[in-house]
Amino acid sequence: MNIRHLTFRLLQVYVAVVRSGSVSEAARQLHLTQPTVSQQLKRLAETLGEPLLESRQGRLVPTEAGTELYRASREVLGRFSDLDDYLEALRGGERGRFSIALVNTAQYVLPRLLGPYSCAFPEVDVTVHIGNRRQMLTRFERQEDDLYVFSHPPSLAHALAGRFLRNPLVAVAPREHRLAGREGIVMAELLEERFLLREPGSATRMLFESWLQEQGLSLGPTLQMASNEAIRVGVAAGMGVALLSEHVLPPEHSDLVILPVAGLPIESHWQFIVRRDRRLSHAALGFLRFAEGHLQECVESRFISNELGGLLGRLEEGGAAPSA
Amino acid sequence: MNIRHLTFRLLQVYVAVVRSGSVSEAARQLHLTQPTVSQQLKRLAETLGEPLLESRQGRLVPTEAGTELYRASREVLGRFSDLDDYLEALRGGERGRFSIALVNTAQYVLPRLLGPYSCAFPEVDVTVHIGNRRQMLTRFERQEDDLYVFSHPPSLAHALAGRFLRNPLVAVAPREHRLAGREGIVMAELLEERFLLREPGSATRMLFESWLQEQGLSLGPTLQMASNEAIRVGVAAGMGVALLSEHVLPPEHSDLVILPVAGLPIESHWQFIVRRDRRLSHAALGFLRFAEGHLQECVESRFISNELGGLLGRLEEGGAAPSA
DNA sequence: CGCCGATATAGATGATTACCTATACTGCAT
DNA sequence: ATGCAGTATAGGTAATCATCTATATCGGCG
Repeated sequence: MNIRHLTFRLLQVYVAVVRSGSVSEAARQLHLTQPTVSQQLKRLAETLGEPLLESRQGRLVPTEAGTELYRASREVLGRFSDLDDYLEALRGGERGRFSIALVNTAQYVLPRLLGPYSCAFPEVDVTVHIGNRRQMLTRFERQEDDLYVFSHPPSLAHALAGRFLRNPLVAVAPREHRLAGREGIVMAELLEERFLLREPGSATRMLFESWLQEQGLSLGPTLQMASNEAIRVGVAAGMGVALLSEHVLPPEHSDLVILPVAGLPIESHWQFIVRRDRRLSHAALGFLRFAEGHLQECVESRFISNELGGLLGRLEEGGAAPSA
Repeated sequence: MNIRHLTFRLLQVYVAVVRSGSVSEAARQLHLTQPTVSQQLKRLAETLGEPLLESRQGRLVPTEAGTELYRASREVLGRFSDLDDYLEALRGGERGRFSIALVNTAQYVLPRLLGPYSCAFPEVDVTVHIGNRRQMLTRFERQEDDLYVFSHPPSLAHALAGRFLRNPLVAVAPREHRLAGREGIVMAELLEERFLLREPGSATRMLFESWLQEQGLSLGPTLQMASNEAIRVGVAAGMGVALLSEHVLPPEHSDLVILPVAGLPIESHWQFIVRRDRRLSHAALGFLRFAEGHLQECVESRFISNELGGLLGRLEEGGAAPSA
């Protein structure tokens, strides 16, 4: 049997004939003419090298070989119909996988989106990578993930971006700090304090340092800790003051105060970044759509800055054509 | 996804590419050029409406959709490879089914062939129909079986025949019969006795009657019994005499004697009959081949008259071309 | 016997496939 | 930058497919 020229269509026709026990009837069902079906059957029988049907009291019944072919055909067609369903689900973003890379600070917010999303699309496998800005940039260069969350995007030459959340950096101090409760603080005053800083390579630190440079200011004594949590706890314990994303602070923070320093908060926005040269998985696209639609249910409204519509629009245009 | 133009060949190519992780390598394995394979992949991806492969550090790896297609392809190709094996077995006569119709008398011999055959080909389903000549002729007209065993074939217009066994009809009498031990008996003497006869429609009876007619003889008193066994036992019990196939007599028959009547035994031959208009199943053909080869091991040699070679020869010529 | 429905065969045609050769592109290693 | 191996694209061609219409054949049935 030479399998090469066997088409699924041929099997479909054959199955219809066996089911109806008649060439003419099958032809009607398939919207073909009777000779077409006859000829297909003939070709199929030649391919298999065996007679498939014989006429018994006016009805076509499969031979031994034909019966087995019928079984095989049904299994095979069924298998591909399942595959079709699977692809349909993939395309709809109901199933599949994607990975997303977050800068550290964003891990305080993204679960609010990812949680409801996973409940809505339980068949999608999500992998979340977290690290500081520098680490995430490396992943970005290597095209290791479908989505990235940065507050300042890398070169947009190879990427599209869409803002979705404000990320204000505020000055925090222990509740009993000497400046606590004061109005009109200026940063110069604060710089006399010991600052708890994230490591170089952190986005928070980068933002802070470039802001200071703009203002023509420079840091006094510092202490470096590679985690927002550690810094927050450190500040509460009186180790010093710090600039932190507001998202890092718990809703109730009785042991910390936000100092109203002039020029603060430093405003930045988190954005989803998508590489333009890598095809975006349907699942990731589905997540972006979900994020656009459900942001206000998941995050306090004062942080929201939903510009995902634009990103989605640009993705639909450019990224729809499938290519091997 | 439009399944219509999907060929198994395409899946074979795809599987080879996924396996080797390279278009060029797959092309080499398949004895195709690289562009051919590339183009097939492209077409496959278009058919499925999804990208299937992406290049990861120099190796082509399947996407989500591609992985699922790979699975489906392997299952489907495997299924058809199994089908191929099955057909191969069918063709070789190692598997399948056939039915054979025997005239009553032949049931005393055919199991000697069918038994060893079934042991040699346990995957073949054999159905045996037994009845008198008239009943078997009806089955023959209706083309109900693959093989028939007659001593005198019906019209050979639609059939081929091959003799394989002598079927001598001998006169039997009870051991203490007045003619037992006598030489040179003539049938006229015997006809005075009561004859136990098979029913009209039986081959044995038909043979006997036409023989009598040729000899210009006619029967005296008769008693009719629709079974060879019943007649044999009846004769032994002194109910009369009879003409029976020698095959009906047990190897040791102390209660019966065969009378050496002039002109007896009536010689006839059993033959396998095959309809010419019905395709012979591979299994039935296999059985005929088996019979030809193993006859002498299964039946006492004095009965053998193996002309099956000729029948097989004629079958090979005419019946080899498969047609739907 | 002749008709009827079902099936098979013949012959035609545009679309598609399965390949090829030649060439252009691309990413990585030197 | 330059090659090189791998991949994609372009363009061509013979084979084949899918499908049709028209016609022949067959198997029953009244």
